[in-house]
Amino acid sequence: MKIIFMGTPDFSVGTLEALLGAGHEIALVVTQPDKPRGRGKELSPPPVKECALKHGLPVYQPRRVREAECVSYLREFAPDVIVVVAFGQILTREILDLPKYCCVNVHASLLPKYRGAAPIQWAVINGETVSGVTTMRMDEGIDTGDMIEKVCVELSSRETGGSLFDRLARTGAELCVHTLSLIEAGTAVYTPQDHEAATHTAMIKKQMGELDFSRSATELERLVRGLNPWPSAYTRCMGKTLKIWESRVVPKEQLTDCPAPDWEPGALHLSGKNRMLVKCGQDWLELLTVQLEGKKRMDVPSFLRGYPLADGSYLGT
RNA sequence: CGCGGGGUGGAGCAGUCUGGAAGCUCGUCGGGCUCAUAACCCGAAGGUCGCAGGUUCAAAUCCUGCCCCCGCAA
Repeated sequence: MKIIFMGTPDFSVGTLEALLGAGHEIALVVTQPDKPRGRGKELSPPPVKECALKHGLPVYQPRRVREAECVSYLREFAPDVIVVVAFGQILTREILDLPKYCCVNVHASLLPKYRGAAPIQWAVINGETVSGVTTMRMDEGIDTGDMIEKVCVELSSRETGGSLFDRLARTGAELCVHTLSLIEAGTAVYTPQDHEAATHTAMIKKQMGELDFSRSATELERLVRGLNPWPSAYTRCMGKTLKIWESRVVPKEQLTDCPAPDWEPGALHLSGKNRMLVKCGQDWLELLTVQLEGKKRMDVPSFLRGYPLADGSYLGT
C-alpha cells in the first residue's frame, strides 16, 4: 500500500522499518522539526528522520500539520493509509479523511485503558501485570478511535519503562503490519471502545521521579522501574542528586538488624557496610544501583567504597 | 560558544587551591585464625596519575590544546 508515515521518537522507528520490510511504499515520512538536544544544545533530527534518511525516504517536517498548505501537500501523495505512531501532533478532520482507507494509529496500551502520552511508564508505575498494544482507526479524539487489533504483553516483576518500551515497540511494529494487511484485504473489524472504561495518563514530568519516602516501598520500587531509563527516579544525597536505577522492596519483617526503630522515612541504614536500605512509609527500599550527579552509575557496594555514608543519615535533603 | 561535575593499580574514591616520596576503602594472590564465613589478622603483586606540548631544579598538582565519560537543561 501507499503510506504516509507520521512519527517522531524511537518508539516509531520500529514500525517504520517494519512497514518497509513488508514491502509497502512509504511515500512520505512526516516528523517533528529538528530540535536542540543534548549537551551543547545542538540542533538534531528526531529518530524517525534519521531512519527515513537512512532508507532514502522523503521527509516532511511541518511545524503544524493542521495548517492548510500542509494538508494540501499531504493530499498530493494520495495515500492509501496514514500510519501514525507517537507523532506528537494532533490531526484534524481534514487529514483523517485524506487517505483512501483511514489513519491507523499504534498505541502502546490495551485501549481504552491508558489513553494519552505515557502509557508505557504508567503501566509499570501502577504495577500492571499485563499491558499491550492496540491499533485503531483514528478519529478526532485522543486515542478514542475504533480498535482494530490488540496484542497483550505480560509484565515481569522487573519490568522497566525502557524494557517495556522496547517490547511494545517491536510488538506494535508487527501488529501494525498485520493490521494493514487486514485493511487492505477488507477484513478489518472496527470495534468501538468502551469509553466508560477509559483511563488517561498524565505526561511524565521529571519532578515525578523525586522519591517521597513517606510512600510505601512497593510504590517507590515501581516508580523506580517505571521511570527507568528516563527520566529516572532520584533523591538527594550529600547535597547532590542521586539517581536510583535499581532497587527492591525489603519487607519490615526481613530487616532484622535495624538499629533504631524510631527513624523517620528517608533514614538510611547501611547493613553490612555494603547495603543501602531506606526507611519508607511502609517497609524498606533497598538501593541496588545508583548514580551520583556527574558520575557514572554503579552498584551500591562500589558507591559506598568511595562515599562512606553514616548509618542513620537521611536521604532527600 | 547553554550551565556544571569527572577521567589516579582490577572497582569506587582522596590528593590538585598552598608543585617536592602513589594514599584510602575494597578486590586479587599467598599465609594465619576459625566448625565455618562475604568476618578478623599478617604479607605480596599490580599504576605511562586520559593524551600531547609548555613552565620548573622538580608536575597527579601550574599553563595551553585535544580526546573520552557523566549530571542539569532541552
